[in-house]
Amino acid sequence: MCGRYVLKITLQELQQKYGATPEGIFTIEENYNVAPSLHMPVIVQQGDQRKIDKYRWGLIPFWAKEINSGYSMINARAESLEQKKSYASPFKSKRCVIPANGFYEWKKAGGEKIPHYITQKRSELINFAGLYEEWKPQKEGEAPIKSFTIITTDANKPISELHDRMPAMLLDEELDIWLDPENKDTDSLKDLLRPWPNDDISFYRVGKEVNSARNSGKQLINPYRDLFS
DNA sequence: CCAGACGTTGTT
DNA sequence: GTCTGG
DNA sequence: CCAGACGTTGTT
DNA sequence: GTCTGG
Repeated sequence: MCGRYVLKITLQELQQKYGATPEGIFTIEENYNVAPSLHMPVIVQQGDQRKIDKYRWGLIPFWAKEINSGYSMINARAESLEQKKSYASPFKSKRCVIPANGFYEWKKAGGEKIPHYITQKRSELINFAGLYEEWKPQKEGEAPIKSFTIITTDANKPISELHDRMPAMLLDEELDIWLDPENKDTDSLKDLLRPWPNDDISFYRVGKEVNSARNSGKQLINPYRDLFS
């Protein structure tokens, strides 16, 4: 699954990589411990234009009464997108890509949870497949909130050592197909949400400082060092 | 028909 | 809003 | 995802 | 145990 990730990139680099223009004025700060509820950069397509915007991590269904409705919609299972009421409609027309440099998974060992940092080998920047939604507060005059969720799929071979799920990730050449809001070919869209190739994943253990979302510095991705080795 | 849920993961 | 359960 | 709080009244 | 905050 995917509940924390890393983003260390400038807005300029994002524009260049995705050929996207920012919606409004905002800045991007590098964060080595991105946690749910933060507003993070996403790539969406409007018409034939790619846009960069910041949405909130944790999808809020458009019909929700309250922003904290008790749901935990930070991930969406690829296998059941069309069956789940909260995801069926965004899957049809509100697909997005969440840029990340890597992500964390916790491996259960006995009673312990051991954090690991995972990256792709070939690409410095990962394209998480996601869905977004726009939620309008009931109170008049309050700004709508756009939010997103990261799609998960079966873990590939290396990641299955840590966990049985992993985020769905896209090739650069698949982005046009995924982002096109006019694309209604859900069968081929689902085909994009496969486990990532085994030979393009690497990971290593990191220190427990990442456990607290209050920490966000670059030392969090330093390899774990046993004090007694 | 109306009421109530609408999510994932992990653990039991 | 839309689907499921009663 | 994990960490941390989880409560009220009255007094300083 | 469960919810909120980061």
